[in-house]
Amino acid sequence: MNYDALKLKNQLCFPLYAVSKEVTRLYKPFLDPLNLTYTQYITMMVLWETDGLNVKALGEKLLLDSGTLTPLLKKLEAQGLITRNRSKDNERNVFIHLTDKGWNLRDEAVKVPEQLIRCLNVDPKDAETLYILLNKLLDTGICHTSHEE
Amino acid sequence: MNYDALKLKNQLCFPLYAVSKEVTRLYKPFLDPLNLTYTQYITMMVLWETDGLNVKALGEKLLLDSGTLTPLLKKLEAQGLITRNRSKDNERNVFIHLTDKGWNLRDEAVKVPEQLIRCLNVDPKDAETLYILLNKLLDTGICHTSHEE
DNA sequence: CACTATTTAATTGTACACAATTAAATAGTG
DNA sequence: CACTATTTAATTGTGTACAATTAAATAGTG
Repeated sequence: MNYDALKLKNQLCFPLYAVSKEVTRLYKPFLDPLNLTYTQYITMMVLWETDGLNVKALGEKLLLDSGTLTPLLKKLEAQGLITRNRSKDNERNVFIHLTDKGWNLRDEAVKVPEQLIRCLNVDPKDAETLYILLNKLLDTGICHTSHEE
Repeated sequence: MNYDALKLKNQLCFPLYAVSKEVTRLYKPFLDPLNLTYTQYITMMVLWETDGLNVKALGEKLLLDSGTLTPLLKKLEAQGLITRNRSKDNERNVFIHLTDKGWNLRDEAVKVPEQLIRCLNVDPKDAETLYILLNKLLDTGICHTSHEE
């Protein structure tokens, strides 16, 4: 039998997985001074853009579920960056709001993307192509249900 | 101040992170019958290609360290797919060898890549471009030390 | 209105992922 | 050879990820 399909070099998914991990690691020295992990950082990014989301809406934007978000949000709350309040209108919803400290952190965080780009040795044209292809995959390429026929 | 650099939509790294996670999730239904997680699967792939590596060499191919690999390899050993033997030549090295059961699993695993491609709705040309760009990043784009100047 | 179905967040359990440390073995050096 | 430095795997501790379940609240329906 021909096992070439199983060679690591022939996989698309392995470099995807590996690059993603390595890039996340690259963020660490820039995020450590902000006391944020990468996942906490992108969570704050969503809130800086749209404050006052509930856990479900946050999860839809980040593609994370409550099993990941609940403990993460508790840590951000413990740091005094956000508040978590169960809605009185509908007690199923927990709404997340930035505190003053959370808003202020934005001025530090705004430097991070450029710091990272400088660290990531990538041709701008390649970055643009990657951006387009990855978002195309996110929008239409990843079917959650095709195996359940 | 202009905070556009902090918008999730303007990030390259977020879709990278999100696509990687989603694709790993896509593998699950195809790997469950083999009793493998995604990380265990790519570890077996390396061994099917090059049996008898030590933990360090495995880690270099997979970009994983012993903190991840040691418990993972113990699970593969517990399943009877591999053996872990400390070398007598140099007792620092632990060499990993496939068992018969480990080799036999290859015939099941060989179906997985095609199953996944069918599930992943991606234009072959796009896949090719992604493959090239991601490997280019892996080879030259990710500097571990540039922030320590 | 009673009852079922759905929604939402939290919890539980398993499995990475990685930094930092540890411990043992080996290599290198004067 | 003695001693230090390096190498290798394992361990420890923290933080995701996610499937599956739970529990409470709310929506939908006859």
